[in-house]
Amino acid sequence: MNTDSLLNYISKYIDLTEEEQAILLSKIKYRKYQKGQYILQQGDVCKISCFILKGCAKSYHIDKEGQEHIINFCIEDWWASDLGSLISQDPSDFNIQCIETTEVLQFTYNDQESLVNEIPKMERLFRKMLERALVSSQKRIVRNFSLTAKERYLYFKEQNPSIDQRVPQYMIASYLGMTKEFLSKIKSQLILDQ
Amino acid sequence: MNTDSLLNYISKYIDLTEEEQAILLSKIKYRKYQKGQYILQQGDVCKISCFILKGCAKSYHIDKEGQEHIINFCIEDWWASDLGSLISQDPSDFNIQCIETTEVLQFTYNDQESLVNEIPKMERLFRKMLERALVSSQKRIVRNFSLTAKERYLYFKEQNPSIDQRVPQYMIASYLGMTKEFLSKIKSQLILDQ
DNA sequence: CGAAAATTTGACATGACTCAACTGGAGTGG
DNA sequence: CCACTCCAGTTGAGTCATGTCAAATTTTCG
Repeated sequence: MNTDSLLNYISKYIDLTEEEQAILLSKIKYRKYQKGQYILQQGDVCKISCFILKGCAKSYHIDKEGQEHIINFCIEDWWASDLGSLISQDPSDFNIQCIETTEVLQFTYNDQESLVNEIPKMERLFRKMLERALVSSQKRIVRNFSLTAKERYLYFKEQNPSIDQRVPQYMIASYLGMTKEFLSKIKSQLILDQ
Repeated sequence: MNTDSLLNYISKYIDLTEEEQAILLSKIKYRKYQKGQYILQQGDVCKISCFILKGCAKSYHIDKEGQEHIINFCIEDWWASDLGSLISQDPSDFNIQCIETTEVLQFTYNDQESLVNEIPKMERLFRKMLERALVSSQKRIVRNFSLTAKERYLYFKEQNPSIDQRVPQYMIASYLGMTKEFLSKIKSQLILDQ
């Protein structure tokens, strides 16, 4: 299994010795999901965190009307997990489904917690990761309130050109909090604007 | 200065020895803000984290139209800070303004970082705090997409009855992403419903 | 008491949604 | 290689939730 991209990712935050790397890798399991498979289903308790080596998944919530709301796209060098369920061990409100064939490295929650005990430095890694995730989540809330649907799409496209290309349009609409029809109208509008 | 509530708050996450508590407290400064004063202003770099002993502040962003968007209300036992600016040391996009006379305990960012070096356990505290904050931020995004304005208000009121009473209605409207006029209409509607 | 701030109310405007029909590819199988 | 289906995307008509603006009312507080 190819662990380089995980080690490389981690090295941006903290330095691990050879032995520490070995401990880390001993707790990790490689897994390949086919397109359409679920990493997590709403109602199940989340037991693992997945580092994406290759592929793409969507994490989303289904509301009482049956409407799907995408929280995040998880691509290479990101983590797929439901943190809420992971830390509380309550049933999850989210699904995580692969929208491409996806290869991941996964830890269980227990292994992750014992990892931070064996290598306290890891605590810092997770703290730094969480800091960034929280900042971007807060900024997204502000954008959702202060921008129109069109502005939100333009911002998304600018920030995530690769995801915009890679993912079906109706999922992007869901991520941005609008209907697929409306996003389609925005796009045809944008073509006229040029 | 009264540090009990901070120590009590921390003890929910980690256990500190007497010496560790002393180190922590040595880095802390008490400060009292009058109603209307700013803890942080948009454009300034955020240098401190404030633990609220007493009072209430709002953190908010002002968009290009001059519209105010409230990210959070910070009350007793919460933290007021702009994490994004704090970790990047870039100018902040947010204001934090006291809406009551507010007493806080504050650390500088440097003291906070040296604290985690002296007391590695503190890393865990911050990790756990961030985990919870991220989970609730993500859930808020989903609610904003899947609930109507009325449902969002009812949820808010149920979860935060004390804030609902304590804070002017137009600020709650801003926090919930609707206009003050519309929230007013929702409330009169709710009275008729009974 | 008086002024400023917050809230309410109503008429009207609009951004975004719903629904339904249509288009156009990408398989799939005969 | 054509016909068929399936899925994503497009388009248009009508509707609805929420916003805008402006005036009236109530509350707060010096």
